[in-house]
Amino acid sequence: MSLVLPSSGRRVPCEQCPLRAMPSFRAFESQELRFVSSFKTGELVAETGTTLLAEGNNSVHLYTLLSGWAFRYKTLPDGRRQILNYMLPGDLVGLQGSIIGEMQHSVEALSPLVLCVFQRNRLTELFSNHPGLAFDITWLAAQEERMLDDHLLSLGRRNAVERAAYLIAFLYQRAASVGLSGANALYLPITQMHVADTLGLSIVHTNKTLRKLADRKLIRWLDRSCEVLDVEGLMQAAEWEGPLERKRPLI
Amino acid sequence: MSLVLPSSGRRVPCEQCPLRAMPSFRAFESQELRFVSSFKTGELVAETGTTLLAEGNNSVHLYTLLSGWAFRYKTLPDGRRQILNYMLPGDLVGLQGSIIGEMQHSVEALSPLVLCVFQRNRLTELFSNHPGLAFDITWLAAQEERMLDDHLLSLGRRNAVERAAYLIAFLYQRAASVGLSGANALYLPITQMHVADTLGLSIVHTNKTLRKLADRKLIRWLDRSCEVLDVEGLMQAAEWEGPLERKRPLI
DNA sequence: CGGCGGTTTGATCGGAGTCAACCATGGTGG
DNA sequence: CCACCATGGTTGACTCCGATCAAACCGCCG
Repeated sequence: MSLVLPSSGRRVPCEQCPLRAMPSFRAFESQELRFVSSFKTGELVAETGTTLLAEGNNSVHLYTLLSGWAFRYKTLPDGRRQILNYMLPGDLVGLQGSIIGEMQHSVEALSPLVLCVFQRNRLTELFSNHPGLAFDITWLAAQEERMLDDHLLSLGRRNAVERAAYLIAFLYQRAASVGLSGANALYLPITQMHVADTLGLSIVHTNKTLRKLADRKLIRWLDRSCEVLDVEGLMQAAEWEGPLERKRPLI
Repeated sequence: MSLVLPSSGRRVPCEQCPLRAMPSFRAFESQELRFVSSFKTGELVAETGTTLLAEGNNSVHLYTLLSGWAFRYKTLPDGRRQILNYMLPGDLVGLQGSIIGEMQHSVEALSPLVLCVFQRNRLTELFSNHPGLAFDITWLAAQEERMLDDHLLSLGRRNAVERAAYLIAFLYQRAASVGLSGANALYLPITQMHVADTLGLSIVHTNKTLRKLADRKLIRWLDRSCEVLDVEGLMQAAEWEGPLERKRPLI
């Protein structure tokens, strides 16, 4: 369940990182790339269900997700869980902990993962010698903040159907931007439990809500995953304009 | 209503900033302080109700709030509003816009404000020459992210009473940390409309919810403001452990 | 074969929204 | 001076969205 396999050493050199080649990532200077390459100490493979980082924990690593899906969440003392955001390839994992010092949320794998492992103590060096990368990290933090803003708007002011539509459209867009959409269908590796805990709804009501979206031919729910049929329709149902796309950095 | 008075020039030199003297802010190197001082171009005074920054706007300034209260919000196309967070003295205003390039939320003054105005185009210089300050900015962004996480947990998984209790306790703690609590009472300059738009509730239900907190002697609601009587009680009602206090930077 | 996680559906309950008054305050202009 | 109105707060009646309870189904795996 929460077993983390030991690092199996470097497999993907940063210079030939398949992610970096994608159009949504900005080009790096060779010296930046060299630093990132040296910053990376290895790779970590984790299986579905693994808890990568736990709330309250202090000895935190800093990772970049290379492949797979994960999610961030917090819980109340009595066990109620709220999913805060999802993590896709290219996302930094554990940044908050690295910056503030203590992990305030947990991270769990939704699929088998491969992560690049970084040396947290060299973060100061990064800030000192690579202002461009430092800015990138701040950029990523600001981007995460923006996503949380949107999610907050959703929880506070959208009803169940709108929320579900927003969430699925949002995940679709994010997945598409890292090349995870074959044709125009996309399978999200999540259960209705995850949807419920993201939207702040009960599982039962989530099921009925997703049914409505399915009846409107916007999605199809498969076992343990969700197929997106009509993103435009979802965005319209959520009154959502869509993300603003920028070239993003990849640490 | 949305009038912004022109900058009335420098009044408070950074070296003698009254905020900086407070125990919750970390000490700065003299060269850092010198840069911040040169980074600041002047001060801006805004009256209650002023919209400082508007969603979608691109020509964004970067400020630090010197005194007063403000809040960040987003709206759906049909007008529903969600307040995302509040801003107190020492908070950066407009960082997201400076980093990403376009403002994704609006900012409005809850009281008369004084802001330090910074030159956004010198942000690159800050990152290049003052890694410590660059780290501070990232720290502040991570901190904001943490607050949003908490707020998200609240909207998703707490009921009305718990949400209200959490919000008021949260604002109390933040205000206290910048010296805004005389004795143990504190007046929050917000209307029930603000509370409603923060908690994702209707005004009517917000009123009834605050009434419950008042009946339990946790708060007292005055006209256009809220007096906190029992923070511990509020935190308990919200199942909230309280913030983790760290020395914070002041740009 | 049984059990379990994930999904589905129906019945009922309750928390929060909506509608509709009403009051207190304070600022406005005749 | 007062009539007028806008803003913010308060309260009650009724409605409805989403929670809770309950039961069953399905595919999978030990």
